[in-house]
Amino acid sequence: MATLKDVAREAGLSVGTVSRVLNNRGYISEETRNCVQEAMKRLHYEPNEMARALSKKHSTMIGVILPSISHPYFAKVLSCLERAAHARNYELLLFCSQGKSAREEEYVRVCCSNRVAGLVLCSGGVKTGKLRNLGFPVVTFERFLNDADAGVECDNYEGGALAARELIGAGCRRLLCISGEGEVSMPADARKVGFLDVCASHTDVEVQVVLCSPEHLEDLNYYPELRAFLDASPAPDGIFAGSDVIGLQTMAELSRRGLRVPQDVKIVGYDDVNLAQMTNPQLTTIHQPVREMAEECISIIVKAANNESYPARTMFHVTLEKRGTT
Amino acid sequence: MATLKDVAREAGLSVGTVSRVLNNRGYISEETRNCVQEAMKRLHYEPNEMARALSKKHSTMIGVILPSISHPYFAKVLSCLERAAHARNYELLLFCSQGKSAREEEYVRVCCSNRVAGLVLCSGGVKTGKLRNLGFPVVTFERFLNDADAGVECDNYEGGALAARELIGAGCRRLLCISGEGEVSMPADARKVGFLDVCASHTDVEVQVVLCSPEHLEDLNYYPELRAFLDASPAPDGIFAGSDVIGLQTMAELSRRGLRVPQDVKIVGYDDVNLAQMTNPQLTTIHQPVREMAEECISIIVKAANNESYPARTMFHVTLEKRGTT
DNA sequence: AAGCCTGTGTCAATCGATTAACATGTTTGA
DNA sequence: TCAAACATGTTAATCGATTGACACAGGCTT
Repeated sequence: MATLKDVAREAGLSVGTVSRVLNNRGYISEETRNCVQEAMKRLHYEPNEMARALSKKHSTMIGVILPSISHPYFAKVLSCLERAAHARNYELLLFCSQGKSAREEEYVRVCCSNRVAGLVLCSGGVKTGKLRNLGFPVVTFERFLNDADAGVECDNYEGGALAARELIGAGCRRLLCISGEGEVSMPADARKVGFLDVCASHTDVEVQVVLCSPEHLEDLNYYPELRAFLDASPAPDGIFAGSDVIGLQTMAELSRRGLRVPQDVKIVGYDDVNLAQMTNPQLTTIHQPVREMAEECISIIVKAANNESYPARTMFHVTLEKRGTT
Repeated sequence: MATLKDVAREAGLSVGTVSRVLNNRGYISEETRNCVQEAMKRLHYEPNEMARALSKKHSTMIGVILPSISHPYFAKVLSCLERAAHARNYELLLFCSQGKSAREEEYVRVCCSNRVAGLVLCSGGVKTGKLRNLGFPVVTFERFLNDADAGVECDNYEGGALAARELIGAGCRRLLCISGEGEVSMPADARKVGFLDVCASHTDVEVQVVLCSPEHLEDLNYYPELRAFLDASPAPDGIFAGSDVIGLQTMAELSRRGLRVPQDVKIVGYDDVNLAQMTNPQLTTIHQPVREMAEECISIIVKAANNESYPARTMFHVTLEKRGTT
């Protein structure tokens, strides 16, 4: 592997000058710039980012901690983060906590060791006090922690409310809200509360709530809770699912029981992930502007790296994507 | 941030000794080891991995290049890679090529710059010659490149054959094979060939083939090709889909056209991702041992880092997961 | 008593960049 | 024409570890 020194020798220049070209500092003539760049090509020079990171006290990597990767929602989040990061020449260092706070804390330490430029935290339960003075900004995605440096969220309360209005507006009166218990910790809560608040304002509407184990973020199997509920209670005529995954499984289970969607039961999902469009009927769902949220996260970290100020809390709107299940 | 030197001072020892503890080299007494570890705790010391990587000529990061992240198959692959890597104390540096070879090559260079311990390449078209002498091993996932140092695959030919036997055995005679064109470049091809070979051995079986644009790996929308085919031809009675995503969309589209699965048309998917179980009926599919394959990839890179020898080519079996669509 | 093993220290080089201080020219333009 | 501005070089310190050479002391063998 060629080094800066090799390039300097090859180009007949000093390391100082070559470094100037590399970092766009000070005065350089076009001629010299070209000369250096050609020397780099000839030697197949690739700057050693480790050495660079050591000098400047941080790398160009951004840590990302997710509770799960194969869950379609987080896969979408990750995909958007990747795109946003690479557009600004940052790389992603990926961690999956499986929702375990011990793992989260370990990964925060690993990020520390790697002197990341920042950390996007999509996972729930890092203990208070563990996120301060890390030497890089921590941005939470879809949640807010006092302990973090910034939070990027969307209006989950409004999402729940939209879902309730949609179902009630379509004539549903016996509603079910089924979601992961603390699925994404706080956000799911807000969804539920928004949903229930709107329901409460309609005196002729009944609501039941089913909370599913957070473990299902990993195994993605909500059928047990779903079946238990449907076995024990008369079928609702409107269901708000806390995620599209839950929504799809609900559709499948209703179909097995001979219930038709949307004629007998209407469903609203949450997240608007790609599988919401892979069934017949397609799933009506609450859309989060995940791409914009991801870009905001990365943007915040880049701003922090440049010593610019950034918003401590950003909230995006959600919208209802009406499809075939309502 | 505390440094090694700080720890040494705090513990009243020399940097040499502290480094010995950190790297388990030479002679250290239990007493000293504890003393050092306590000093580290007191100072909240986190070793600077950048400095370490600079000294030892490589980091503990493993690069991963995928064509897409939100595609459920690659999300699953990534999830397994993450787990396997962290089990061995490696981190994942993530890149998404979107199937563009220019991006792939750029990301290979970035991996170079970051002196990764190895690279897992799940994406298709790096030009010959670009993968040699990088200073770290390149392992291809689900494909074989002469240029790479190792390949981990599964028997896609057999997968296609299994699908054909399943459909034909269930009585289907007018078959359709619909898959991404070079969906994952070579692998999809082998699937198709395996499928067609078995079909060809049955004189009473007709087969048609629809190839979809590789762009759909990103947008996951195979409906246009699907509709075009179903509009133009009489419906087949058995369909082999090159991925579960295609399989699900096929089911949805058939359902829209009033065709019943599995009564009128039977379907076999590929990949066995979680969404294969989120519909009614659940999708019969070809299962790849993705977890084992991912572990093998990581294992190869770890072996290479320890100067142990490793297999140049590993192939796993696939199995048919019979569910409700056949 | 000689030699080995254990445990620690000192010192200095090295990994491959960045960066500041300072020197030395050559252009320019007001 | 004289001071800026431009262009490059030299030198050396620094980032935070790793590592090898070498020294020195006790404690154990044999």
